[in-house]
Amino acid sequence: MSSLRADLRAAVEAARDSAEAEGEFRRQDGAAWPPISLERPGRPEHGDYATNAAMQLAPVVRDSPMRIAETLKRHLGLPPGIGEVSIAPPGFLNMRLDATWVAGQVGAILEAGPTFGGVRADHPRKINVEFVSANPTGPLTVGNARGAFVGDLLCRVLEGVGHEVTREYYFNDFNAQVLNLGLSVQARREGRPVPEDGYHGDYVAELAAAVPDEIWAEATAEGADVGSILGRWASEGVRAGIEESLARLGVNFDVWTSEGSIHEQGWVTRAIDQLRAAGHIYEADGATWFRSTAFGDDKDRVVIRSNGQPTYFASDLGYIAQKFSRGFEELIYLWGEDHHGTVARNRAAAQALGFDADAVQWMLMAWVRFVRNGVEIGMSKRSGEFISLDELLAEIGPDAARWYFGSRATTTGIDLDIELAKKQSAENPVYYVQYAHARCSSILRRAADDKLAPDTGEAAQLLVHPAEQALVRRLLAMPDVVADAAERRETHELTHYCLEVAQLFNAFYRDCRVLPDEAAEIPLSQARLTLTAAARQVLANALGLLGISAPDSM
RNA sequence: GCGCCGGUAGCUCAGUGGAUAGAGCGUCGGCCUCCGGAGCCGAAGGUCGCAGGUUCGAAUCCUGUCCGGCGCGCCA
Repeated sequence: MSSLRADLRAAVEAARDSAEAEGEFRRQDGAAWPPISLERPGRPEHGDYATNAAMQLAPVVRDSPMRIAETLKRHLGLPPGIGEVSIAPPGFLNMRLDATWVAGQVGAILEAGPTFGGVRADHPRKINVEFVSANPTGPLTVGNARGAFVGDLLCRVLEGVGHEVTREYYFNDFNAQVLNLGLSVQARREGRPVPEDGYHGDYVAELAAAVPDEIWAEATAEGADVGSILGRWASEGVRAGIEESLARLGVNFDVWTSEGSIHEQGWVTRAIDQLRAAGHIYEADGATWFRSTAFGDDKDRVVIRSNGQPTYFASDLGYIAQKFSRGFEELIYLWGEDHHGTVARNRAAAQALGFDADAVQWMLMAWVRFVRNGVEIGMSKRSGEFISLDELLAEIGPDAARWYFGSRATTTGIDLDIELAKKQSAENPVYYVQYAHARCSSILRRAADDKLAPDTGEAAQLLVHPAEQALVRRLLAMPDVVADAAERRETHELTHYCLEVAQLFNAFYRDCRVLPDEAAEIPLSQARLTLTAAARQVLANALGLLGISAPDSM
């Protein structure tokens, strides 16, 4: 499926080149052409698409925007679908779709079916997206919810434009936190108070009660490392619980990678050896350092502590190499913004290890502050004071939760009043969109009862009503919305698009009677049924990308 | 102190340097002879934190400043 906007951009570029070839545009020496941008004007009288190319070109060809616009218009070979091009001061080129062409596209949407809205990426890539990656020392909190939803949504959108995506969860299975978890379980089991820096949540008591006899015997044997043994057992149980929670959200990871496995498979030592051979490693103060400042970091980083233990960052080194070895062309890390301080050293590592740093992207998600009745709720697994993801879901449901987190830019901090969220979940716009979808389904059901079916043929030409036209035009924009989301790695525009389509459908429903009152209305009715089916398809596809259900009745 | 991210309607948030700054929720006022009223129509509500600058044009870019979040470990 091609994108109309991409075709228009190409047409404007061609007009520019044609004008230059005929000597009407004379570029300043060595000046590059500015990129052509196409936008959707805010006002209907400005058409369906507009470009500011003439203004952008003005300093390059040294002419007035209005004259440049005239020249561009003269050279413009329009793709099918554009009915009219006009010029507006100070030099906008406004393009309007041809109504007949628009009406005819409804059939094309239906024929594309579930694939409508996807655009084939210019270069499909094998992409690894790592997200959530919360350490398995306690259940997922609502704080982890954003990462889970946003990460999964990003994956769906990348898949939607043809990339091959692997969802990956990275977890820690042998550090001090896991040890503390083990000691906390032990304390609970023995009826002693949990250590000060241990884990105090109720789930620890549940774990303690569930320790199998053979594990307990092994852990408490003479000379055994109680904390490690219990910690490993407990963290695997917690990890499995996390996997179940995520599955309930519809977030399913393809690969679970433990930090321990990266070490066991030798990735860390090999990476450090490679860096040493390249001269990026030195010893100081008894520790082993990576000269990350040579690659733009603000200080060098320890990889092996003076006590011989590798740092967490050492694992990062090995993990990057491990990921690339698996054939990924692009790595995306979706991290909480509290990790932004570690981005520079990781980028340095990727470069120093010989990888294309541009092939690795670190996305930082702003924090979610949780508030109950105006008081902030801490999200500390250690103190046991947190709201679990499962609790949130039980209150507001996965569709509303996905919509809530999916409709915000990742850089925007969110203040979520948990009580307000519960109250407002009933008013969540997601239901408005789902309702529109159900309404489409209902109309199509009734039509089928009357032996009426959509007609993608000539009848579609009857769709000339403003409400019909506005709806089709918006439906046709879905490939552009999806392509933008994939390219910018920001997916929240999808929810706005869903709302717009639902609103336009409701306006169409209000103004245009779909089912016929008498036989003479049947051709128009069939055309409107086709539009209804197309709207339903687009809503289903967009909701599908969001991971939200599209009910036929509610 | 230094760095990163924010500050837009009562609230929660959109807004790739463009044309008269938007949506949802909330508030107020209307609409059920009619395909789903979880709907529709209308209204009120804004010094885009503040001050300079760049530009034909700034919520958007630059500088400064105030406020908030986060980060600056041989923690993860």
